[in-house]
Amino acid sequence: MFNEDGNFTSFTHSGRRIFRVHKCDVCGILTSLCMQGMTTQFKANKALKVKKEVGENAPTLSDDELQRRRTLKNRGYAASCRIKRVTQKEELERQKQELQHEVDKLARENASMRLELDALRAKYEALQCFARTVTRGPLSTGKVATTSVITIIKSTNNRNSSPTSFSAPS
Amino acid sequence: MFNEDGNFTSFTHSGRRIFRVHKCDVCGILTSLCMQGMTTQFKANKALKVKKEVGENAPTLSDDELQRRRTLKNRGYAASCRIKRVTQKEELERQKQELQHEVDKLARENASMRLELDALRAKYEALQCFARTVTRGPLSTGKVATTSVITIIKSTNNRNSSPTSFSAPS
DNA sequence: TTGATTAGTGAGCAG
DNA sequence: CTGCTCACTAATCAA
Repeated sequence: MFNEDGNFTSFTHSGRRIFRVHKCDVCGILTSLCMQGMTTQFKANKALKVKKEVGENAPTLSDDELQRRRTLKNRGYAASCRIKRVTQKEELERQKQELQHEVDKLARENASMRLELDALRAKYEALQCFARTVTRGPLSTGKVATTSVITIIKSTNNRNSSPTSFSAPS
Repeated sequence: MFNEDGNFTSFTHSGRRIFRVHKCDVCGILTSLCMQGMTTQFKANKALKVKKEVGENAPTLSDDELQRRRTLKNRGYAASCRIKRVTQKEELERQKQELQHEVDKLARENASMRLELDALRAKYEALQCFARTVTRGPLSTGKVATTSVITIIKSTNNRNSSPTSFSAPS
């Protein structure tokens, strides 16, 4: 279908309009109105061709022609503007989803680390308990050696010292 | 400034148009075109008034009047549509930022937990080392008691068993 | 029929 | 002057 300007074609697919092709009055070439989707190469070519034809043609154009040209360009600008809008919206949604995935991943990591931490804490406390019984029980030979080992442990563990630090048995 | 319809006013602030007020031909009341911002109460009132006046007035309206009414309504719909668009965009940006904050928070938690885990691991290994020396060294009285304590430790720690399980000394 | 959405249009701003 | 964006309109979709 062509409109009153006779240079626009609408393509439809299963009842929905997909895109439009424009046969430009200025440069004569067919272009999709989606200038956002053009390659930079194509944009440059088009600009070049416009400049050339302006140089060849009569320098004076009627006011009607100028107005028509402006209108046609505006039509393209409006289309670009709309495409930009939806593109930006899609980009926002993409970024949002990406962040959501990152949140999920971090949350999973977090949960598994918390489990690991709890397990290790339990393991540590049990071992601590065991160590206490062992050092309290026999206390026969190496009392001096025992205390020295405890000192080494404390230096490895400056931060986050638990309140239940086991002291050397009396 | 009034347009050709004579019932629109544009307010500007530092050169930018902020909003418009509409004196409705149908119901006669002034309304902001921003229907999204209206309270439900206000919307209902307006709808009511329209219905009432339609009932009071002559039932036949000229085609021009009908067309005009449709045009005015369309103007409002278009405004709502634009407002909805920017509102949705702002909402997307808000959600994006919220997710970003969540990512940051989780990442911080993650990092601190990783530190804690490493510290605890070191602490555990040192204690394990100590326990080994103690159990290997004296081994005088309670050999049976020692093994039984080790069994208890293992049952506390079913999952995530480290390869360096210390066995009872021979 | 009503409300929402789209493409095209002119006004007007910004660079 | 060019490109972009806004408000508006008619056409059309959808419920």
